[in-house]
This record gives sequence, C-alpha cells and structure tokens, in this order.
Amino acid sequence: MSRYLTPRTQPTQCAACPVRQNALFQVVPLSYIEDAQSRRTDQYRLAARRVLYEEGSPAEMAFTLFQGWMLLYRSDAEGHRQGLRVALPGDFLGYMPPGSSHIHHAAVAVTDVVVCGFRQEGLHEMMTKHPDLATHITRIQARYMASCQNHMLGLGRKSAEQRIAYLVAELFHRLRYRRLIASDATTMPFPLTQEMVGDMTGLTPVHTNRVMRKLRSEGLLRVERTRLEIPDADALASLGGFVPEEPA
Amino acid sequence: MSRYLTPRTQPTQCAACPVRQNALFQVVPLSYIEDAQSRRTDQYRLAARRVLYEEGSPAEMAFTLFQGWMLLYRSDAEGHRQGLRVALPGDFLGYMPPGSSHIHHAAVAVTDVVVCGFRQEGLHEMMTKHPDLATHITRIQARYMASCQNHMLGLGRKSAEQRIAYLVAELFHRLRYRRLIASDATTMPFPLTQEMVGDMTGLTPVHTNRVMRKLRSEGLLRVERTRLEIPDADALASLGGFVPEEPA
DNA sequence: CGGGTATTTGACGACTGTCAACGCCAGTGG
DNA sequence: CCACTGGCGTTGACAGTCGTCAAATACCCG
Repeated sequence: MSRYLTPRTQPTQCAACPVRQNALFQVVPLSYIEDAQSRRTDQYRLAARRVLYEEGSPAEMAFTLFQGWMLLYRSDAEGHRQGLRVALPGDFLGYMPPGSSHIHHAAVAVTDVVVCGFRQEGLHEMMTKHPDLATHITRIQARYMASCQNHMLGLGRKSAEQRIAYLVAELFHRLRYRRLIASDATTMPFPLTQEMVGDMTGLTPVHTNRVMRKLRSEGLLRVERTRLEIPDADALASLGGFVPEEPA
Repeated sequence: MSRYLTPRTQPTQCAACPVRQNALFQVVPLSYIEDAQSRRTDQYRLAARRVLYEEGSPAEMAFTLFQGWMLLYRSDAEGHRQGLRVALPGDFLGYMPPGSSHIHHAAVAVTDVVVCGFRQEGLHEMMTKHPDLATHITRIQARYMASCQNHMLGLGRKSAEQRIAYLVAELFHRLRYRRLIASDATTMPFPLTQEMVGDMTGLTPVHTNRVMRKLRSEGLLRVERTRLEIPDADALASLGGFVPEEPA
C-alpha cells in the first residue's frame, strides 16, 4: 500500500515568489494577464507529500504550478494508485468546465511546491469575456489528452523497461522544452521516489527498482541523489518509444 | 499483429438517415442547431472495418457518430494497438482545438456506421460566435478525459478479469443512459470481436478469450451471436470497479 | 459447399507481483 | 557526538498472471 499518503492540509499562504514568465503564460495569454492577475489568489506554498486536492473533492479551484513537482493520480477501491501525470512548473491543474461538481483525480506534492489558485468561476467568467482564452484552455486540455493517450499506450502495451524509459525521456524533454534545464543538459532533477515511478508506470515498487537497476547497468541512466544523468537521451527515447512533440 | 486493419477509404455519401435527437444534441446545444446544420457536411456511411481517420492524419474534420460503433485506438512503432475508447451513437470524434495540425489517434468502424462531419474551422468559428458552445465542447472533452483516467487506472492496476468486466459494464451503462437500449434491458448488442476487447483492455486475443470464458462460466456474461446477456449488472460493475457517472 | 474470419484450446515460458528481510541515509533527540 | 528511527532503496525466493506459438474447431457469407 502507499506510503506517501498524508492528510490534506490547507496550503499556507506565502509571500509572492518570483514568477517565471513562462509559468503563468502556460495558462493565461499575455494579453489577459492583467485580468488574470486580478482574479487569481495569492500564491500558496505546500510541503512535499502534502495533498493539494483529493479525488472527489468539489471542483472549486484550479491551480498553476509555479515551483516544484506534483503527481496527479487516481486510486481504486482497493487502494491501488495509478499515476496520471507528473506536473512540472507551468502546468495547469484541476481545471473543470462549468457544471462539473467534483474532480476525479488527486494531486500530491512531490517536492515543496508553490501554486497559484484561480476560482473555477472566475476562469469561466474570463472565458466568456475572452473567447480565445477558452480556446487556449481547450488547447491545454487537448495536449493533456494526447499525453494521456500516449500513457495509455504504454500501460497497455509496453514492457516495464519501455514504460520507465518513456517516463524519463518525456520528463527530460518537458524540462528542456520549458527551459527548466539547459537545452544541452545531460542531467535533470529527479525528485520522484521509485514508488512514484511505479505509480506512473503501473508497476510495483519492487519491480520498478529492478528495472531501473537494469537501465543503470545498461548505461542508459545514472542516479545521483535526487538527480538523474542521461548519457544518451536518444537511446532512452527510442527504447521507450517516446516521440517528442512540440508543445509540451 | 492486428487483423482488422483495412486501408482507409473515402466514406461514401448517403441520403440523410433519421437522426436521433440526442445524437446531435451531444455535440451541439439545440439553440445552435440551425447554425450547426448549415455548417455540417452531409452524412456519410462507412462499412465495418473501414478506417475513418488514421493516426497522424491532418486535423481537418470532426465527426458525430449517428449510427453504429467505432473503436478509437493508437498504435506504437511495433504495431501494437491500444484501444482508447469505444464510440457509441451520439459520440463526438476527432475534434482538435485551433492550431492543432494532426490527430493522434485513429478511428475504425466496428459495425457499419453513419457519421456526420464538421470542418474543424467551422466549429472554431461557431465557438467564437457562441461562447457557450465552446463551454459545451470543453465539457465533452472533460468527460472523455475522466473516462480516459478510469481507463488508465484499469490498464495499470486491474486484473484482466476486472478490465473486461469494467469495459462491459461501462458499455452497458452508456447504452442505457443514451436510451440506445431500454433502461430495464438485460441484454445489449455487442459487435466487438474478442480481439477488439483485447485492444481496449491491453490483453492479447488469446488471453481475452480465456477470461471471457471464465466470466461466462461464472455466470456473469452470456454470449449469443452479436449480443451479450448480462444477468447481474451490479455484480459485473462491482467486479470491474465501475462506478456509473451521470453524463456518459 | 468452400474459404476466410473468429473463437477455442493446449503447452510452455517470460514478465511481473508478492512476501520478507536487510542496508543505507538523513533527520531527530538525548 | 552518537544512538535511534523512519523512509527509501535493494535483494532473494517463489508464485501467478499473462503472452507466445501452434493448431483445431466453429461460424459466416457468398
């Protein structure tokens, strides 16, 4: 059973932290940034392993992740957890269209994180005022849907080794694409525990460990503390069947 | 490897067939139905096993499925196919937000089908003219996303038996919810081959067969021709961990 | 009746899960 | 400064699910 489930706590408000331009930009086109600024909440800090929202909680708020990593997941009646997405800075979480009462997944902080909240209603008002904001959000949703489909392909049809290679290759690509690491970097931060990797890939922690060890022995990965070195990103992507797509 | 891949063929135009009110309603709120009618194409008929659109084809058209079942899937470099969704009459297929160049999945007709096409551009124009049409489509997308997440939970964490039970329970629920079968029905049409069931559940055809056979021997399913009898829908749903949700 | 498609069955093996234990490391408190 | 503790990673032995290969049977449509 899961070890990193901690009770939900209120995020604690914090002084505004420096915002990366591209983080907010992911959600709100620059032309609406003033309207958006007036509608957003203050920034909130949440400690690692804390839950931002739970499965089935009312769909009141959506969030932009400013700093840190989060894990989005669902779990079934028996308590098995399936990871849906690793959220990186700039990601948009928890949005639901008007009329939705509850959210279907949960979000837990992998590292300490900073998020910024929008009331769903405020977003919906903005969307009717600015039709192309609606388009923009639809585009984000479509992008998540595509990544969701890639993920389903992996869960249904790929080997454990391929799934893990895919996960790492995808994270590496997204970090570079968003300039969270240099475009010529060969290492990346990697705060996920092996259990979380297992959650994402549909594997048990034990098997995850064996496979990651195999990838290491094959020279495809190198692990140092909370970082990962990727000697040959192309080989990794090709093993996992990862094909980079532009907006990520 | 897959056996039901057939080359894409142009759908053949056909005389308008009777449209179920609720089918079009899934896509276009009744208030815009006139605008929608003026922008849609004629109806097209497509024979079973024909491909409506392929992975990577340009995102020109979206479709409403009027009659018949379709299977949406993705496949990887090695030709493994993973089913994403079974589309039933009333479903909206192939929509992509403005700026998307290609579609990431493919759609094949399970039975003979009738679809109605919209040019993506036309939809985008309508969405800017009628902001709540945008909302409506966003809502459909969110619903598909939720079902996608249920599916991921199954692929990653459920046994073969549970996945198949879930699939059948979900289809049964959707058919009833859309009044495509009576609400007290205990049988349903079931045109999917076992191979297609395997595609949806991430199993091989052989293993799919064994598990369906087991479900039969347990009295949870009964197969007649192209129909399925479900003696105890609650038992099936509970085995598969299926929880009905209202909009389906 | 014939040919192709779908289902069924058996034998076998690989991949992955389960259970249990141990080691490592960082933070904590004495 | 050091022992303690809890979380995480690692390893071994074993079992079970599921995939693979191959072939036989059943079914549908012309």
